[in-house]
Amino acid sequence: MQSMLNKSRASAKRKDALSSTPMKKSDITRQRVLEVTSDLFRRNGYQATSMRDIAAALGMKSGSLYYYYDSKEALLAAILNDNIDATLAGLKQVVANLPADATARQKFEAAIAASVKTISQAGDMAVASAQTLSFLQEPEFSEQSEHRRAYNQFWRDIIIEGKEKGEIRKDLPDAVASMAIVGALTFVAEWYESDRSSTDNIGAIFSRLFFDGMHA
Amino acid sequence: MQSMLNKSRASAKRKDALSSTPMKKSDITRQRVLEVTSDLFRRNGYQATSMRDIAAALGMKSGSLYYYYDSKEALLAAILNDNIDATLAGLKQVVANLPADATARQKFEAAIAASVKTISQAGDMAVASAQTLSFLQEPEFSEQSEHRRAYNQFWRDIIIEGKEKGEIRKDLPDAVASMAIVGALTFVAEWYESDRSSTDNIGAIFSRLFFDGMHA
DNA sequence: GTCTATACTATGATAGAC
DNA sequence: GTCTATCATAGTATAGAC
Repeated sequence: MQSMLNKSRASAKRKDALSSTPMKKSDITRQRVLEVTSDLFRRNGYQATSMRDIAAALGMKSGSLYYYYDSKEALLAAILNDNIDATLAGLKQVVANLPADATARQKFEAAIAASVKTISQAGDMAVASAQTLSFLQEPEFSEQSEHRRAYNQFWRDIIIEGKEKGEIRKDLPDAVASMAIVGALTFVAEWYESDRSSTDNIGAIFSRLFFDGMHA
Repeated sequence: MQSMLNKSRASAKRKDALSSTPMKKSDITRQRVLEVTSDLFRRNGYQATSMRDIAAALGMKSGSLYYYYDSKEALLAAILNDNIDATLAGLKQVVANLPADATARQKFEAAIAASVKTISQAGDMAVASAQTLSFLQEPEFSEQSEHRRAYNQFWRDIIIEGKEKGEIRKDLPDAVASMAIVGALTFVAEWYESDRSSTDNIGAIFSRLFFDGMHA
């Protein structure tokens, strides 16, 4: 479920100056390539999906894919990065739509709820962990790190703001705490089953857990 | 860092009745295969490591590997499962070594500390997320699920015990909370850098975060 | 029971014609 | 932009040596 604000330029053949000419034909196709590939990866897995499979689903030949992306790995990186960016943009919007006098806790709860929903819906790979297995190699690895960093920073900023407002204890290291949150959220994609518990429930449980803790 | 109690039989060619004859030569070699492969995967990544690379590092030919493991994927699954098992065994031991009258919180703290240490040391793939990308296919997928389940259950049991002792709020859904914890722990492998913060620190921060929350 | 030699097939990728 | 070769290499199967 790619967001509508998904620009899909990440990891494209060349990093062009950000959208000077709006939409060439190749950009349209590149977008299609990404959508179809994302769908195949999600359904059949990265490994089980061959470049020929992707090309066939697009009605083209495997060689043509390389006009749009340098490699299969670049294709994966683009999908991952786009998902991160789209998720982050969605979160920012949700928080921005809150009343101006919203507490840090309210922002946190809204962001968690939106995050859980996005990640579980469509099994979004959002901040997916393609790292542990050294799945991505250079240069895709470094590029992905940038996108992750921005995503992590979002959570860190909420914590920092909460500290400033006196809602969050000042001795909590925001760098570590934000990683715990991101980790817990990322992992949702791996265990969530649509029938078990609603995403709203999970979001509420997470919010309460991180804010109030487990203690009785 | 494979634990010493690592049996390394997971995903072997056949599920033999658990260790009737203790150590045949092939078992020794199988163990070596796993260690060398684990090292290569960790250093160069799963994809960048070919079966021929593995065989060469072992001083054998690629075809010979198939005497021990059915596929490259089975090799990965065995490593992943072994790591989960070893991590879990270590955690259980740490908790078992606590005084009999230890509180649930103390158990939790000890387990978190041990977990962070294991996961960060040697970039252990412990409960690694090879799932998001549908990396593992059947039958390895189902097999891995079993090992994960056992690991998750460990955390869930601690929470349940805490509830019974009145240390943890009863309205906390243990299934979801344990997933949050496992997710946060798993994710440590992806951001931990040995120079930044000591594992002890991270463990303490995590324990406090999950028990007391972020609130001021 | 343990390993090698060898070959088969599919894959990711490239170069050049259209 | 897209296709048509074409290539090198990958994972894997197997027959048979020791």
